[in-house]
Amino acid sequence: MTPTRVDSGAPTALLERAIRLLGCFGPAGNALTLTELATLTRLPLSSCHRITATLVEGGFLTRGDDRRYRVGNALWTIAQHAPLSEKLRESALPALARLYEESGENITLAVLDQGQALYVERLMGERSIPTVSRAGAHLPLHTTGVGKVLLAYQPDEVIEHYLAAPLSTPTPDSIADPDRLRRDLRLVRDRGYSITRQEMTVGSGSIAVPILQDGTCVAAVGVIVHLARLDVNRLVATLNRAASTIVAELDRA
Amino acid sequence: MTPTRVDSGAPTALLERAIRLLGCFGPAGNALTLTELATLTRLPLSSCHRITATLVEGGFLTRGDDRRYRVGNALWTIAQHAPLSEKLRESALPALARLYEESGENITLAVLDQGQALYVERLMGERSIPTVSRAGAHLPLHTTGVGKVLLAYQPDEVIEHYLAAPLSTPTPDSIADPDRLRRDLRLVRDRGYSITRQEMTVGSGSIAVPILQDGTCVAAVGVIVHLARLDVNRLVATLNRAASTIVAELDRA
DNA sequence: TACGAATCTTCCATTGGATGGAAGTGCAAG
DNA sequence: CTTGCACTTCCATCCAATGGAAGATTCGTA
Repeated sequence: MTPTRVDSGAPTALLERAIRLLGCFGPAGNALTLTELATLTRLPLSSCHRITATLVEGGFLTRGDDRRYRVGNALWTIAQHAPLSEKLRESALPALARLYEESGENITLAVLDQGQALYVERLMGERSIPTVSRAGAHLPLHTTGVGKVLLAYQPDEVIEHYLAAPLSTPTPDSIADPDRLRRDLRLVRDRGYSITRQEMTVGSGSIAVPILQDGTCVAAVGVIVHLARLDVNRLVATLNRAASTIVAELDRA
Repeated sequence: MTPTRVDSGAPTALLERAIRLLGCFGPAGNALTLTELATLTRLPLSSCHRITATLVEGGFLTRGDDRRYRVGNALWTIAQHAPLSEKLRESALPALARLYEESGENITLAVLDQGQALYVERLMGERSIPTVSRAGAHLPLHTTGVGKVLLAYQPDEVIEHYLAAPLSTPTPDSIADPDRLRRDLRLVRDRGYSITRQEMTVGSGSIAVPILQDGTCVAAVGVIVHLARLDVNRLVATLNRAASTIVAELDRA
């Protein structure tokens, strides 16, 4: 009757638990006690204890003198070999650094991940303005410069699927209306860059351009500036130059 | 009889296997097939398959169209919250970028990890010379600028323990004699910086200084240059300025 | 296009490792 | 000293992991 296919969905419960546990380490709390972990994961304390012990032994976690668990160096080291680091970040860093030198502004590099903008890198100096983004952070697609680019270059069904869900409004200027957003995204694709004005943070805006590899948008580079300094033409030109450098570097690898 | 203490060394076999499996992803091969993984881990193919399936499901691995496994974004994201990234790298990046701007040379930031120098960051442009280091890479302590600094500021027993093991010699100029190295390390501590001349790579040398937080050396910053350009005084001054900026930033966090 | 080899996926009976409640330990505050 | 909280250890039960083997795919080669 049923087409079966029993396995595949590996019922490796213990591993799933461990992954869930590691997932607790995030922006909100990177140093957790055993009880905190047990609460967050809804695992029995003793099971939690057993799992963390093994993770510590393997270097995936460390435990400080404060008895709190933190992400360990072994995990970090492995992550450095993720395509995200090894290919994208590595290829883009020099160009991003130059971009930062030239503009002195907040530079961000992001990819699409889990229906959000995943910030792969962020360069930010004293001169630039504070932002919410952080390397490793996930932000909405429709309220960030890089996010709008990433979304705009997706196939229509992905865009529609995104628009179908309710859209958050971090600021009064955030675009939450599907129709307005649809128009905005079309504009982004037509012009080849996105503009954001106080849609994520009041007082600041952003420009972003896609990094296109044979037609598909693999990432987006953006710059976040104080609204008053939002010189679109100049920034787009600078960003485009950086983007093409990055593309060249990516192809070389 | 025995003081017991049975538990603690958590016998979570499955997790240990999974950790071992993830550890296969390194400089030598960041895209592995199932059979390769099974061989490397010496695990039965089916067990390997089950584990990878769960890891993929959890986003710790991804599988490309080439059927090769790669480190996934979820793992990478978690790693961004490691103290190594969130505290050290984050605090140091601006200063490192400036250092790179000023010198145009290869800049490295490393910590002590598992008796080796773990490269936390590396900035390298077109102008600078090629090196073996890479973010996430482990290199010997006695053949690298940052390594010698990290080792020099360790307690004597750690140094002696390091010297007790046989020392590798990547180049003819590598210092493998314990006595010579001991003298060199003392010199490093006295002067506050290390010099390396063709001890890791023929033709290039390096200077490194410690990042000291209330007496202990938490990391080291270094610059790698062509031997001919090894202007010690100037580089040491520049590095020290960067180091104090980083310390200030670390204390602020 | 067809074949065989290599690689990958699924299955399932067995069993040993994971499970979690409970008891034990240690520490800090009242 | 007592109480409470956070953590660690223990152990009998049982179910999830195990891995060999068979089936399915993919790939290279003729």
